[in-house]
Amino acid sequence: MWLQKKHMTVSEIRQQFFDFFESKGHQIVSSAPMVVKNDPTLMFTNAGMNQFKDFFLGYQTPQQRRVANSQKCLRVSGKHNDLEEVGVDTYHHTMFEMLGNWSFGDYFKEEAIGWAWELLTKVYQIPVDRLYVTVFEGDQKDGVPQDTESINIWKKWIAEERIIMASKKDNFWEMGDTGPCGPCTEIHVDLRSEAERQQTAGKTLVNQDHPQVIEIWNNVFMEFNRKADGSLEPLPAKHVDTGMGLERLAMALQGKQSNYDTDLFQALIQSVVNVSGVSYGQHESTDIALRVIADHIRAIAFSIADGQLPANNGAGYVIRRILRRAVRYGYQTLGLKEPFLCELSLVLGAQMGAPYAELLTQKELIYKVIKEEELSFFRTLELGIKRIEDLIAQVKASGQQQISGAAAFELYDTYGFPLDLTSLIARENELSIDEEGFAQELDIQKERSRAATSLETDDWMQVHPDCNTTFIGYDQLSAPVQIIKHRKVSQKGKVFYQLVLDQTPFYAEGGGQIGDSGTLSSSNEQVRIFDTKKENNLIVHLCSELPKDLSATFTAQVDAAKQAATAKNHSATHLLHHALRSILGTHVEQKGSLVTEKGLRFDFSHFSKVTDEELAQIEAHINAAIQANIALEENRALDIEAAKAKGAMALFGEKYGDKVRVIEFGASVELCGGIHVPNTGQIGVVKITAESAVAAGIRRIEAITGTVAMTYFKEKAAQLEQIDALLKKPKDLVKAIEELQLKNNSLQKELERFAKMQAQQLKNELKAEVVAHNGMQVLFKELNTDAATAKDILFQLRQEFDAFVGVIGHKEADKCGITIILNEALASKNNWQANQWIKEISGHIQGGGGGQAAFATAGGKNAAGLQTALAHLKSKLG
RNA sequence: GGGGAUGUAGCUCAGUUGGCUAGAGCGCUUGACUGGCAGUCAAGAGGUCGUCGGUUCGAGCCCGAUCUUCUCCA
Repeated sequence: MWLQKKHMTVSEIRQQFFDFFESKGHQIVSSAPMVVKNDPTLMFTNAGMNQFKDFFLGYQTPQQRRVANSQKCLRVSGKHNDLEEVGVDTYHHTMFEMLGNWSFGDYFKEEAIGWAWELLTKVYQIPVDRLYVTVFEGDQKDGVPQDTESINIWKKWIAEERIIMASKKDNFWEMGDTGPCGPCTEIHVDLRSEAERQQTAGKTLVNQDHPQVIEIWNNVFMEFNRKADGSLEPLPAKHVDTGMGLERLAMALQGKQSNYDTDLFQALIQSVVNVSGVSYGQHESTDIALRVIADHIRAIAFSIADGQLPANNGAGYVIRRILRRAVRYGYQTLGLKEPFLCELSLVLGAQMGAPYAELLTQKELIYKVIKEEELSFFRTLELGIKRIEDLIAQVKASGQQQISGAAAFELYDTYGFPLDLTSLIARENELSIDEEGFAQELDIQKERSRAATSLETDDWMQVHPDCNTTFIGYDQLSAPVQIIKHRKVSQKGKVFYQLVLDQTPFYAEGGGQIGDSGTLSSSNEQVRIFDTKKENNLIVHLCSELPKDLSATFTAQVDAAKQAATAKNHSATHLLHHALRSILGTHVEQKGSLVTEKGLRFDFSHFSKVTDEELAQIEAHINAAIQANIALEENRALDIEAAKAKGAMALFGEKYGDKVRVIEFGASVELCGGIHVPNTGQIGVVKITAESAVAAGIRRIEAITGTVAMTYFKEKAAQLEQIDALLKKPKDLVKAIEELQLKNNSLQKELERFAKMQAQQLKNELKAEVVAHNGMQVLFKELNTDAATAKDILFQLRQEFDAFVGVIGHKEADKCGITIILNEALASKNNWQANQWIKEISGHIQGGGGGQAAFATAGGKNAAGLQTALAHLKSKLG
């Protein structure tokens, strides 16, 4: 390793990167949230450029043409990064930081390469003889030339033999099947010892997956546009997009062999070492566990900070899986049987809270959510252990040596018990597991899920040339529109169509607010738009039928009543958010929201149940704002910084460079793209209908507004009036009902006593009718009563004799039945089966029956048959 | 979004092929023994068997719908 003049911490390395690019005229922007909203194709930010996609695609123009940042990224799937690999080796991560600098149509190869070189060799002082660069060699089939421009620039900085030609696979970057693309140039560093370097030339190891000859920086030069037919055309504006993994860079600069040996990870590992008493570097297995935990806590804490809580589906499920994997390693390998990740989140906060303030502002939430998840997983494990013990006992009892794949899968699938724990416990009991069978079951389950969610989309059919589509719904509810393109989508056998219009008054689902519905009509036809959604930046209208004439001009008409009701709920949501912060405190932050025409649902961070008094205060606060009839102040294109200065409560998902829309109702200031009422008076009234918990530290409030609330009040009032009338308008309604309940209770008890007495009396009367017969005490009787009473009487009578045979034929309304009882001893002595008897005679009453040897019942419809049935039974006694 | 599991007394759970007056342990109430506590013994209270509907003479159990919680997959 080379000697550094001074040791740099990860924080210092990050800061120097910022300082360097700031000195080159870049604006340092903050990281976009790691959790992606409103993009069905992507759950998490997985590269630095994600938040700038629109600039490259030309959908938006940036304010600043040179920016740099450190982006938090999460990768959990993909062929190079499987969750199960993280921690096993020393260089995979789930969450990582990507340093990057960008030029949006500003500087290009010359500057990008020069600065990259300067930063690495002058600022970070990596010796030149450890660096190699790769350049795109060209591709004949694609008709892309060799990147000679980059080669010539590199020659100014680095010896020619250190420039390596690389193929399309490694050095040509594309955003998708179509769109911006271009060659890239990568910088690789050789971290091997002098001795090893003498033996093998570093050049031969570049791009060969050698753990110590690694790529540290990729510079992409976007200069082409890939068209649908596969051909390339030069872009009008050329861009630079670079990415350098901070963890890997730190490893190189700190002279370590592994990312996990850098100061950032070591602090986390050390903290786990302290609680577990296992030291790092002792055993392979415990080292893996320590790395897994150190890696995963970052992914977990950052996700929660971004508002993505562990859950049982979607992105939340990914987080839960990561968290459970960390707990599992702690539990199984390090013997940690108490929550430990929550404590570790505090260590992480201290480490990374400076550049990522959200870790500190959300500290309490992160801690509580993680702790709750850990506890719940421990419960799952505990239940699973009980199950597996039963299972093992069964397997052993049946003399087998293997737990079937199906059984292991059931434990995993239904009870969430991890396979490796199952096999560990099985091994301790000298059993094996049919892992092949397990894998088969898992495949079946995957296939089922895939089949159920498979969404088939046809290609877009272009009607008019592609152009930007404009949203005009803030001002208009209807407009003349044309269809730009459409496609057919089928899901679970249902077919519908997606339409993109040149301009649209339809609001697409987003920001919690549901999408608009309405109609599209031309002079001779009309189709119904049942929903509007956003796909990346396209507003997509859903309809179940296509219009016949696609090229016509249509009138797009939004369903105004539905939208008006939705707008009331949306504005009320803002007032609710503000009221919550005023009354509960500023720790309240939005964690989720759903706004429909029927009502609103708002999830927010808060650590205890909202009391009834607080709810009343909140409701009053909102209704006061409604009565004050505050006018909407809307600002459609404010810089983010200006919006923050106004005190806007930042929600998740906004990106650097966006002009944001700010919605103000007096003191309530929010970034929001939704539809709102022009003044709060239009909301009418707000009624909170429910308060509940959704997760640790997260509460949910549901409410209704406007006509829905009025209808609710009307119904309640009508009910009250009815009750009032029923009780003959008492002075104090509540007291009257309380008294009624009390009275009812005592009457019921009295009734029970009375019924018991009556049964007792009846029993005593019947006791007199018991006759001796062949040494037994026998009663045959017909009664006008129900089956339950007959049963009750017979059970009581039986207690008083030791060779009792009781038969009651009972009838009531249009039903009748027969109940037989015998003393247990009597039945077994004579081998009598009352249930058999009852079957023989149930035909007489047109019914059926059954029971046990000493007690059986039958029911039927024909009371006239009771006599015959009873006579038949008598004959049984000999 | 799809699959599986789950819901029975305050808590943890039993409840066999539909029929043994819905049970156990812990907890609770009362009483007895003990100087007090702990403890032991006795008696007792507590359940619309998640909800709605169906099949059946009869449903905690079977069928359908729906909700809750857990869990796996996407």
